[in-house]
Amino acid sequence: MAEDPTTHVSTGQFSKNEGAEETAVVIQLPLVHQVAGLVRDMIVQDELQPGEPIRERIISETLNVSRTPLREGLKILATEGLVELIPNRGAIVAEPAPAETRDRLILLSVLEAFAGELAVNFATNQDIDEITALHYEMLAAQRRKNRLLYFKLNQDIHSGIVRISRNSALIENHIRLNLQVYRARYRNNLKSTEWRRSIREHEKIITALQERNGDALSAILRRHMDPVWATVMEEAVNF
Amino acid sequence: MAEDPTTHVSTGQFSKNEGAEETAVVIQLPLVHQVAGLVRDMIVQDELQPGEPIRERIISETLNVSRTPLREGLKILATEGLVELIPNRGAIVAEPAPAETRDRLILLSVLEAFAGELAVNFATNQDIDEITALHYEMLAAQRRKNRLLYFKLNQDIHSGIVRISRNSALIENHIRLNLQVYRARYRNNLKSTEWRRSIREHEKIITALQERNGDALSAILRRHMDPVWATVMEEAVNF
DNA sequence: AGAATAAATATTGTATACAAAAAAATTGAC
DNA sequence: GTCAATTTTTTTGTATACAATATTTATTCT
Repeated sequence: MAEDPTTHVSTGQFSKNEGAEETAVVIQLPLVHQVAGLVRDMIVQDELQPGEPIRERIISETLNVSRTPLREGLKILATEGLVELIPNRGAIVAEPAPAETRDRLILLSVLEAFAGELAVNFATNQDIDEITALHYEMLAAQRRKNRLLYFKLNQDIHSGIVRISRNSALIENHIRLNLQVYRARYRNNLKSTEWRRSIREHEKIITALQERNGDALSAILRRHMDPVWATVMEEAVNF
Repeated sequence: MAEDPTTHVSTGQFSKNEGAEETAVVIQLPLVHQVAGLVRDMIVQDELQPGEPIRERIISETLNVSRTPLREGLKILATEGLVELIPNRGAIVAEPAPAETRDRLILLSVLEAFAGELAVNFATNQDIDEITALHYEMLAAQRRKNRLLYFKLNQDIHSGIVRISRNSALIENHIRLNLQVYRARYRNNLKSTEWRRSIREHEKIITALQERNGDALSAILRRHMDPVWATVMEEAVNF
């Protein structure tokens, strides 16, 4: 693969548009971050499974880049907690212990609860309308039994509330923690019982937001994730 | 410097002990992490100042390593928020806007407040004794007007309470956020008025911990950092 | 002299080469 | 046939080389 330079993602910063017209897209994002993003997606979407070693030569050739930017990207992913670096053995996809995932989910709840407190103060009417709209889209996805779409809209609602908090540090940390527990939340989403409970709580979340009731919103969000980590811990016992 | 290979930090994983006896120390930590740690210290200790570009050749030669591990280390520090990567212009020491520091300090308070809630449940008597001992050491440092020691013991107390929470995600995120606001907290520590207030609140913190009063401990910690970011924002107005 | 432009210099970004370590495969003994 | 030891191969870790970009200096024109 690496023999043919024309198949490279990007040798320099920009596509020189040599030859075909379809390669006209200007790539602004540094190669390291492109690579990190692609590998991050592979991990989150389970194309690379927990515990699986990330062989540098293979991945770098798949992405048509050299090992250098890949290795730099793996350092980013390791700091994000998605990858684990083992000395002289390279990187493996992180395989957090159930207790680790539980701790992260609990912390995530604390962050979202705090975001809820702030959100009721800072939300514009438009903000609330947008969250409400996402809620209805989510209900639609539920009726159509579209679990993936439901899951993504669910995430959008939570991320949306955090964004309304206007606290940049909170937003950043929420994103990272959310990536770390993405798999656990997705797996939980597959349970129908959980699905119904989730809907009910979301109705309360929307109501609290619309009424700008910070205490109520915070309280619901603080406990909203409990069943998720309860499931994680249950599954852990079975092995 | 780089011309003489014998002066390198470590070419491989281990010191081969070739020649002199004093180089017998086995270096276990991967070079990237050593480098990241050294640069992190430089930043936190203000040897590298905010906004200052990190010239790879200069720093790498200073540390007697090649640019490769340094660059990988900078990716780690960028993900930690201590360094900012600018495309085609390398890395500069992060220079967070005052509002960014404020947001981080607020979030740090939220984390510590939650840590307080957990701590009263999980703390052993030994844990509480250790925090209390640190408190007295801190009082001693205050009487001796040793601001640096005071500051470090203050940090140890807060980190100690977080560690008692036994929540690994909480502990990790607290460490990272704390690094990000380290300078702001240190600068604040130089103000005498703040010093006295801090002492008073710490007495309450210790009492609440000893009495295992989670609500009280949480409430104090939630507001303990407010004057720090108030100072940050005040100073920002003056420019 | 001062601004605009062009050449020179330095710095970062990426790829590759080499060294060290780990993993896999082969060989030999029992 | 299985286990152990040794060789081979593969993989990671680090350094260096080269390319692309940015910065500085020099030069020209007004």
